[in-house]
Amino acid sequence: MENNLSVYNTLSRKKETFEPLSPPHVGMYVCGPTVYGDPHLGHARPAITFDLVFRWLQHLGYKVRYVRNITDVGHLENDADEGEDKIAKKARLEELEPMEVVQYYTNSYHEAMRLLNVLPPSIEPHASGHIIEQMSMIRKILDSGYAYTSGGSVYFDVEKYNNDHPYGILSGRKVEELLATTRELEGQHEKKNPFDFALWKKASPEHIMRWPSEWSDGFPGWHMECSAMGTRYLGDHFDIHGGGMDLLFPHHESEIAQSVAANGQMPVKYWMHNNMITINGQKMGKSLGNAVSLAEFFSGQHPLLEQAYSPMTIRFFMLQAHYRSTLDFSNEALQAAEKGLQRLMAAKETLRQLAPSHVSSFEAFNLKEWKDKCHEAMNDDFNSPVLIAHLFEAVKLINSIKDGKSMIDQENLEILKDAFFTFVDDILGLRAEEVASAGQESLTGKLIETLIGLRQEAKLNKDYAAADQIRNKLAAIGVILKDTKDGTEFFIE
RNA sequence: GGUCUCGUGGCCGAGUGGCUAGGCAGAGGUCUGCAAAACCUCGUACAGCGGUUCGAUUCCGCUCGAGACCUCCA
Repeated sequence: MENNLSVYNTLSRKKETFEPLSPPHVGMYVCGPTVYGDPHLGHARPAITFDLVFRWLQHLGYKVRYVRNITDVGHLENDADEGEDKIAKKARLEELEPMEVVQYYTNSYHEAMRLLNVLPPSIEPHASGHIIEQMSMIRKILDSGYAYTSGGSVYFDVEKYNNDHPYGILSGRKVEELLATTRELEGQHEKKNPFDFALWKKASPEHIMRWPSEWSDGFPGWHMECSAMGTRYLGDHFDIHGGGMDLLFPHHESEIAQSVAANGQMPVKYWMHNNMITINGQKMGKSLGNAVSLAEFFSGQHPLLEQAYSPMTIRFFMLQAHYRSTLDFSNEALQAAEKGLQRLMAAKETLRQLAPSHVSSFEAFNLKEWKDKCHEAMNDDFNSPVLIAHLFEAVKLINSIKDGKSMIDQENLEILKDAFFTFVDDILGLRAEEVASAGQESLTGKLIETLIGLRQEAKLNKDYAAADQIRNKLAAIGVILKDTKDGTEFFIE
């Protein structure tokens, strides 16, 4: 297995050659959604980013165990004493059981992922199902001396940890600076230092989601779940940990501290972070009120949207930018992506039907080199936009062969088909849209075929007025006709 | 305020110390009854000001501008 994969590691701020800890196995953990709201465009970015990573690693022959969690407990509303978690709050508002809320939004997340053609992870653990693992990890941290109890809660002792290990190794922060910049919040009196974070929180009386523990009836702090579940399924030291850049600090920084304190070693070899989606240049976020849900994108029902955008358009739009760049949303950009995707998918269909000639007529375009360039693009820190640029070079070639302006022999056609289908379908995960096609056999299909036949007759009689009338009237009800050299095709908008 | 990132042609978006990214839009052409599609040709972009260099969009400094994190967030 030849391997020239380089991965940008946030820990070193450099691209590094990817060398798994125990090949051919790769362990990858990615922070999943907090299921207390409809999945929005922001959720799609990390899901698609690490789907691409997952697919490429598998393509290279690695046996990947991909763990992506469901956060269904433990995220505090804020870091103060009220300690109300998001799931519980939502449950109270809607008068539902917390787990009913969790199930509802987990389902809608899964449905959105399915539509976006995001492969399911190998394991999708729930935080609420791993309270025991979290408690035992807290116990280990207490035993190692890097945590203290206070008022029924357990806090991580950042200052003490920082004397022995660098706190800030991932995010580049310094404890002294944190001290200067941390805000004075209410209810900090339980902590030794304001930057200490909770490992276990004692639940207030109105708090619904709670578990008994040796410290109090309460719930785990919001960095614990990823540390505990990552360790549980991937071990004390695994290959890749991914997530959004916004999680870099304090979430991932604290995960490192927790793992080092509990297990005595750095938990992760490669930290990968996808960048944010912006909307009008501003970060898209639920709290900013500018988050557009994926369902709204698919239906077009949102004031910011000029039209509906299909799941594959969204996916292609994201893959056209590198995962470490911010990506600015706009109708214009999405419409451009939609058209580009249509051209790519049309070429795929054309390629499927292409017949070989005895010779190839293109010297300048070496298909083996082209295939290698596609491969190199992905090996260069998963550079999907460069891969897509290469694929469009092939689109031109495919179309010119179809038009009879170029010829391709059997051997080259095999190379082209194999590589094009592999990269478009398997790596980028772009598939034909799920459209309710009329089909040749349905009554609708037969009716349209009949009208096409009538129009054909009109054309033969040079009655173009009648021919155009049929085409225009069909277009008015969403049936688009396209004349090709092999006859008339139709598709339904 | 602290830490950090970014500023590329009409829009989106790669990349590089000297050699065409790509997509969308636009202009011209070929093809077609027309339309659509497709193909060909076309834009010499890299915030500003200095510096390093034979040469910088790419390295360094400053200025301006935008954004992220420091607080729940993918």
